[in-house]
Amino acid sequence: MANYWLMKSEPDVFSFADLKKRPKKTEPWNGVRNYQARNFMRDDMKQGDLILFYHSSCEVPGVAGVAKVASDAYADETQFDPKSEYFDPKATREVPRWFLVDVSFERDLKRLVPLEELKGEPALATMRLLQRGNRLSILPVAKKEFDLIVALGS
DNA sequence: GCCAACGTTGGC
DNA sequence: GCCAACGTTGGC
Repeated sequence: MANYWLMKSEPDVFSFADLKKRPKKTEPWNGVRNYQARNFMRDDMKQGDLILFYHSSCEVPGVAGVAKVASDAYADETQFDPKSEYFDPKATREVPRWFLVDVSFERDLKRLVPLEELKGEPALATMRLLQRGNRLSILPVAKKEFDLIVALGS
């Protein structure tokens, strides 16, 4: 049973276009330092799960494209690197604290689907992304929600 | 740049 | 184990 996800990224840091430009169109989703988001990657994601790639903290926040889970979960290397902004002194190689999956390009949308537009869709009113106070950078998405958003952008 | 929401930290 | 202080997220 495939799952569907939404993953947020600041396009100034790493955009959907950046993912597509990667040689293998794949990127390790490093830097997640929130336990709930980590647990989704470590425990619930399966290779092939589809992802709404969401642009946050930018001029027009919204869903920029479709990606997919391209690996099983493994330890995030940046937690071991003292020079990384994501370094975690409490993590060890024996007992890593942070995990990630690889994310790869799946397909383009014809246009970005803005947050503003998602808010106007009655069928999406219960989406976790749209609940007040939501800050999680990785969220599960219902298949119905996923299909509707992709249809809006297609 | 502001601020609401909320997760994390650390003193007790 | 409580909870105040603090830091971060992310829309506006």
